Amino acid sequence: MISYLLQQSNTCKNCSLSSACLGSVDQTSLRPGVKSHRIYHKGDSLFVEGTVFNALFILRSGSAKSSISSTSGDEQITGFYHPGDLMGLDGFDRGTHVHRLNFLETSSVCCIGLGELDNAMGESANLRHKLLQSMSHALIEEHALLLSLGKMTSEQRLVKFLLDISARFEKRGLSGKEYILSMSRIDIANYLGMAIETISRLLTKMHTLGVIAVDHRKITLLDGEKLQACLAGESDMSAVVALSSKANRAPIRQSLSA
Amino acid sequence: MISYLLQQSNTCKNCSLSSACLGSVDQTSLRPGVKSHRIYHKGDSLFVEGTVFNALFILRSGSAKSSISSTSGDEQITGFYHPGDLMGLDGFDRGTHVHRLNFLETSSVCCIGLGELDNAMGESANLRHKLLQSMSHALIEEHALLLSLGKMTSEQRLVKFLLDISARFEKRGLSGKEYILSMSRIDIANYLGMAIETISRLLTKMHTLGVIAVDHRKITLLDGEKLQACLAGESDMSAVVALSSKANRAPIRQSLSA
DNA sequence: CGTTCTATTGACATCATTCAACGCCGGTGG
DNA sequence: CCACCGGCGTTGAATGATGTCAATAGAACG
Repeated sequence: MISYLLQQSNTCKNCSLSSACLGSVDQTSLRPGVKSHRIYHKGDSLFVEGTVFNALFILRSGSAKSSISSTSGDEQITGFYHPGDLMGLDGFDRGTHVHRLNFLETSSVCCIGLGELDNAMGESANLRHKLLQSMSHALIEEHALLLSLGKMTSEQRLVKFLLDISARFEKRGLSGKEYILSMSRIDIANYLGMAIETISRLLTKMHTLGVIAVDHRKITLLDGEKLQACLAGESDMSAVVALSSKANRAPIRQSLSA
Repeated sequence: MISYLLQQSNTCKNCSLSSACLGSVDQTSLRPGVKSHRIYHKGDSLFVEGTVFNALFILRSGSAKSSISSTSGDEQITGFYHPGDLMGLDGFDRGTHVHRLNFLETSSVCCIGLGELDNAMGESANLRHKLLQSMSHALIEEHALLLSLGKMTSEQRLVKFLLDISARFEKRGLSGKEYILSMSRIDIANYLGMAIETISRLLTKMHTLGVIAVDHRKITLLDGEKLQACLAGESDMSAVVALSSKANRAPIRQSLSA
């Protein structure tokens, strides 16, 4: 089931055409480096802790998660990947991967050999910039996520998560208002650092309040403004909804809301 | 007070000799690029959100913090910097800095112009690797910190923080067992995402338990093993200490500890 | 069709924040 | 020299959010 090594069966002709691959890295700079793509299935590992780092990967279709195992043995999910995302950047540090990468569903992956990547970087300043940019971007995202874990309530973290997913769907030209989560509640809870019961409670709460609709893994964002308000404001979703309905009445007769 | 622009008064001759600069980046690859260093004082900004990204920086002496301001206006400290650390990597993403960097005390900084860095990268594969490695390392550290924020108790977070600082001091050849914190409790609380009261309480608790000594900003690690045990184990410091004393008595006479 | 994984819901316990008061220290001005 | 003041740090009491334990039900998979 687990495939540590990449098969180099097909040249990746679809890849240089597919818009999915244009996500994080300029494809034209990479074309000589792109050599292979491969299909993985749910639960498969692309690499694990200690796997030799000899290639970068671009996710073409499907979804994946990366995780790191702490000293005490339990795992922490560090990120989710969607088509167009660059995977495997953690390997630059020590030459072996620090993270483990597992697929959440059947997925297709592009492989960029390290040697070719390096050659290309020596020649193309553009590629250098793109790669550094991509890593810098990941770093900033991390910091933002860190901020969210430290300073936000569980509700805000979950809202942020839903909106992040939404933005990533829209970036790919899909609907950001209605989408299917590719990961389980367990994964979400692990990623956000909360109990799955809390996830469940918050989802039903927001569903009840009418700001989102939840049908198993299908999420529908019904009121983007209230979701944003929950992120920006200091109070919780109930307060936002209450405030909003009051604001709707206010323009008619100020004194009523006193 | 605030100095956005770098002064290019002195060539950085000390820098190529100083061991402090050998921290994250191979100095020999950079020597042609290193042009200037400069002194900053407590509270000064090296760059702020939006500052044009035109150089990387290496901290030679002193200390600094980087922070990001959330949409709601309040700030989140994203990292602390010690001599040898590379600063400003966040600028690669958009060409302007996303973070703000402030000094915690009088500090000396090396500046590496972007243009020269790029030229050097085109020539030196070694430099390319070092830079990518440095960023990958930062990314991994972020993920580890993220893990700590999500899954650990406040006590464990604080212990991890103290041990991290300790490790960084030792890496610089200084004592990791006894050091002066360069940041206030307020900054620590902000960084770890907890209330300053909690920081204070936990420090005194651990002081009382005898695993560390706290004298204002001077920290002394008295029992590294217990600190590590607190990180690895699932219980809190009181339990670790209780367990340890029981283990010490046990070999003598089992029945006594009942 | 049953076993297992995933998800929801309730009751309870607990850790951490919040609010509040106070002491310490360094600076500043009378 | 002393009094005042603001920033930092400590400590106590009360509130609240989130995790834990437990029971149940639905979905997925063979």
